[in-house]
Amino acid sequence: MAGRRTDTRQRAQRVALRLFAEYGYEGTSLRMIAEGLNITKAALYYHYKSKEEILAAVLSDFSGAVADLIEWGEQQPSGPETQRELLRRYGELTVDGVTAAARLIQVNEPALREQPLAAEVQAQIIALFDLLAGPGVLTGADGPVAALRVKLAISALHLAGEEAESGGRDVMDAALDIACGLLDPQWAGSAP
Amino acid sequence: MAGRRTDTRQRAQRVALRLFAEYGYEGTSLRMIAEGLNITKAALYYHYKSKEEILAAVLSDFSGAVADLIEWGEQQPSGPETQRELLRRYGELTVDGVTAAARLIQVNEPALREQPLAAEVQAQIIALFDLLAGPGVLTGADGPVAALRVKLAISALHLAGEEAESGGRDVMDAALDIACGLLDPQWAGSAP
DNA sequence: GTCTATAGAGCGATAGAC
DNA sequence: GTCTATCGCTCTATAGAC
Repeated sequence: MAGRRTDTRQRAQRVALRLFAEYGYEGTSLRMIAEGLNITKAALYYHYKSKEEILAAVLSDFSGAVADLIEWGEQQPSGPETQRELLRRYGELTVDGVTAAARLIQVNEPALREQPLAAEVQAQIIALFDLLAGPGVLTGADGPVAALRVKLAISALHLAGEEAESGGRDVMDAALDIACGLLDPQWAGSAP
Repeated sequence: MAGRRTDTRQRAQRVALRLFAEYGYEGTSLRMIAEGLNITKAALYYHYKSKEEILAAVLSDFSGAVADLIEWGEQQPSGPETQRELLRRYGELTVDGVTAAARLIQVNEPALREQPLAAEVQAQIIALFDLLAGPGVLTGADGPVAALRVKLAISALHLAGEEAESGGRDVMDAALDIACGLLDPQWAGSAP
């Protein structure tokens, strides 16, 4: 890909991400994506061989970002500080515009069910969960409840990320506190 | 509607709800709904004048259930017990199969953006939020953060509801504890 | 209340010119 | 790298028989 003359692919991914997030995968047509790029939909087929490949490329971007995050996390000593920093960086991701991909995945959007790449992405999410709450959260004895806590922690960052895009960034800080609290084993769920 | 000979409408709503939840509104065709009822899609047009009207009917079911819940809540003394019972009953709703509609709404599914009924449903969700966390949560000074907490509390019940459908009902109890904790002003978000 | 048949539009995708 | 034109398909929705 080095030495390419145009940035159409890159722009297409940005446009597609935004549209997929707003209208869903099935609700987004190639015409809509093409119009956002001021080209025709036929031209899109020079860059991608199918609509599904566009989705795959978008997912791949997200996958890469999370993979980097996990790699960083694995090299840190495990502890509350690393946990918090992992969540903070993940939150930054969602603010930076990867929110949409994250939303696509977290909501378990139907389009992803048949997507080969989805398995890889899901594996990475699980790896992130393991990093956040110890290996085997999703399969352990109190797995369902532990998993619920991690999912909620991630949800907090996603919801705050959407909010933060239209103003107040301090919601993100509050969300980070809530997320850490949800993963804190000392706080069992009921009030002190 | 009293005295109707068949229950096709009722069955159609059940089938549509399940399909909308699994494949999304745009990803669900009338053919799919019709096949689930063992009739042809043309026959659906005897009961509904458009696909959107099917969605409206499904939303209306959900809306009615939440309206009943709110009416009950408003007649109770406000306090932690009522709050908890509100959340518990809402959780029961999502287990009973209204999950899908709830998911549709909470995820802000694109199909709902242009749906007239969506405004009404959204207003009811806001009313529920007010009941849960005091009037004006969504517009107050620390509105964004308070709103985030309520959204997460609801999310906990939705996520647990999906889990509970395939076995372990005690996840629901744990989710209820977490939801109450999230709405507890004493617990500010950070660990003790 | 359900059927067959079909209209009319939009979709994803391809062919081939420039 | 982008275009016009078009194919084949599925979709929502309607008309009219039973």
